[in-house]
Amino acid sequence: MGRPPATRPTDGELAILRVLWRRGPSTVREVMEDLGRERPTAYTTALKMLQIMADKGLVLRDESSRTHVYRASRERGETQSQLAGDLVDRAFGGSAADLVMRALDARPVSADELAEIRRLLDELDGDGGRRGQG
Amino acid sequence: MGRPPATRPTDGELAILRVLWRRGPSTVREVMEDLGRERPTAYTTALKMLQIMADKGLVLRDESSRTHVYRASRERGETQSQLAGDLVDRAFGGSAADLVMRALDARPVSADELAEIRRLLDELDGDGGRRGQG
DNA sequence: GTTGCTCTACGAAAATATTCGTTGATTGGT
DNA sequence: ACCAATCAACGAATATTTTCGTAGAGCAAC
Repeated sequence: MGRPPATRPTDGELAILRVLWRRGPSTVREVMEDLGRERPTAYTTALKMLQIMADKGLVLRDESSRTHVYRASRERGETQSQLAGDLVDRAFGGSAADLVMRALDARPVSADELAEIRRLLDELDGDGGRRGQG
Repeated sequence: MGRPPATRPTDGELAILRVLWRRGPSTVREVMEDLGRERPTAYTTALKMLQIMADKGLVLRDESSRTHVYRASRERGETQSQLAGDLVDRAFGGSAADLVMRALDARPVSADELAEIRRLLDELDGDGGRRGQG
């Protein structure tokens, strides 16, 4: 089955989600080979993790052919928002602005990206704080 | 002793760091009572975690009086930057800008905070991407 | 149909994180 | 001196996450 994913993905699960986000729907072997670039991983390790993730509802499994095909159950952006919000709560006292500023501080951001962030800030201003596709 | 903290704090460790960040240097009992607001915690649980954290170098221990006093070994902002950068790597393909935009999307940000973020963006622009207190 | 390859399922070992009971030392009150 | 309260240390139980070996089914080539 697949409950709604209540908890945040573990490190290992996130590593697999990264692969699925990059590759799209993939077989166990494909995931395993991709993971192997970072850290050699046994086939059954990748399989087991994908099975667990399917149980948790993090991925969906297409069993229509003998070789099953897995894909992330939620949009990348949705999971990213969850992780960002979660970190805001756990490490930034609930202040998203503090996380934003630390992130800008921690990693280089190109001029183009800065401009894109400004556009988003403008939207949020005009919104008066509303969010979504309004 | 205390090695340089190579790994990111676990959830439990982060919960304790939150307490130390809020309270400043604290005894085991103080930490335990504060943790208890979220989840009842045995005294020895808090003690053990603080001992482990001291071994890892996440906290420093003042043993000058019988009742030891613990404090975070790194500035809050330093740990926050580490966590933000780490999440950028693990979930945002290295793009800090993507994390920023997801964070803004995930949690409400006041107009004052938006203004503050703009000021930081301006600094980064003028900098041509440099960071630090230059 | 037999061989060899690939696949899923399953169980369990290994690694890591969390929890707490027990012990013995120290201290303050009487 | 004695008692009760408090403390750090330690070891171990539990829980969680990660890893992989083994077994048996499906399938293609011969």
